[in-house]
Amino acid sequence: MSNDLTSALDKVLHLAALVSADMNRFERESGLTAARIHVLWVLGAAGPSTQQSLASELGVSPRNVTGLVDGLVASGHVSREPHPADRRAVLVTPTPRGEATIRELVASHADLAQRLFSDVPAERLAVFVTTLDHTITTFARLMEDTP
Amino acid sequence: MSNDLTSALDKVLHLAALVSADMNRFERESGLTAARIHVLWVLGAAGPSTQQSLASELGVSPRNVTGLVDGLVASGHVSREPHPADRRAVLVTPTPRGEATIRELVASHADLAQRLFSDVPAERLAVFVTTLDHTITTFARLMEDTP
DNA sequence: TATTGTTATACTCTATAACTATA
DNA sequence: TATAGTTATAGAGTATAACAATA
Repeated sequence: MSNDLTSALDKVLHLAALVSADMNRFERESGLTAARIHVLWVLGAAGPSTQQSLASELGVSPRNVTGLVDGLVASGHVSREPHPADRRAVLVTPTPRGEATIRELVASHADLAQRLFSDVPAERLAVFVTTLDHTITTFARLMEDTP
Repeated sequence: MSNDLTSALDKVLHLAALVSADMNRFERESGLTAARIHVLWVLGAAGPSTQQSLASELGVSPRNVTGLVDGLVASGHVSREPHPADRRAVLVTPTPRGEATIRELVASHADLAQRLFSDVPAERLAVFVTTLDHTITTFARLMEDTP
């Protein structure tokens, strides 16, 4: 039935919403907002970055990145360092405090995954991940057709 | 490995992000915003509702609902009807145009689910959904412990 | 001429607090 | 006294467009 398929999608979204709710806890504890945490997350993965590359990675306008970085500078999580090769650009760089927050973020994420999935049998988890991979690939194909 | 578990969680979030991207298409086509679409979605599920119940259902403040409903009234998707039994309250009610948008929303959601999951074998889909159910339940238990 | 980031402007979402009308 | 919704005020995220400095 088409209903089962809709239900599967609903549950994926439900779980994602719950994870988002868990992020709210992190927001309260850190005093950061979701958008700024996202910036730190990207910096953790990519290292010091220009604002242009952050805008591209986050999928927002460069103007928006200016504001997000302003906030993170004010809270002491990042600093704007001169780009060594391009005097127009800056390298948004985590401070020690920012590095600590990024570590907490990564640890919190891994801890959540552990709690959610550690008691799922390996075979079931394999099917679960395979299905997700398939679905994500299918989606990418759909998006190419309808840009 | 803990890495597999984190990867599973990442993929769930990745798929949810892709679905969100698909929602952006709906936003552009309808001229609505995510928050207002969410209001219509709730109205579609619950029928005409007071603003208080919308606030509760959406998890936002009553003041915020005033603004969202103002926008939907301006765009002709809902109207504020008098509550038959309580003169303080209004019943936010979809107009014909709002009803049409809700139908499109439901159809688009079902269509997406169809496209994503229709070629997943029934047994795999069953494991997938079972794992999601387990994880959602696990999460609910975690949230009770840490409110 | 193209790119990086900022200033200018505007809209939406969100919240709390105080207020009005009703229950 | 309590509840439904609005006005008042404020902050954050988002966007486009115009501009500066630099490439």
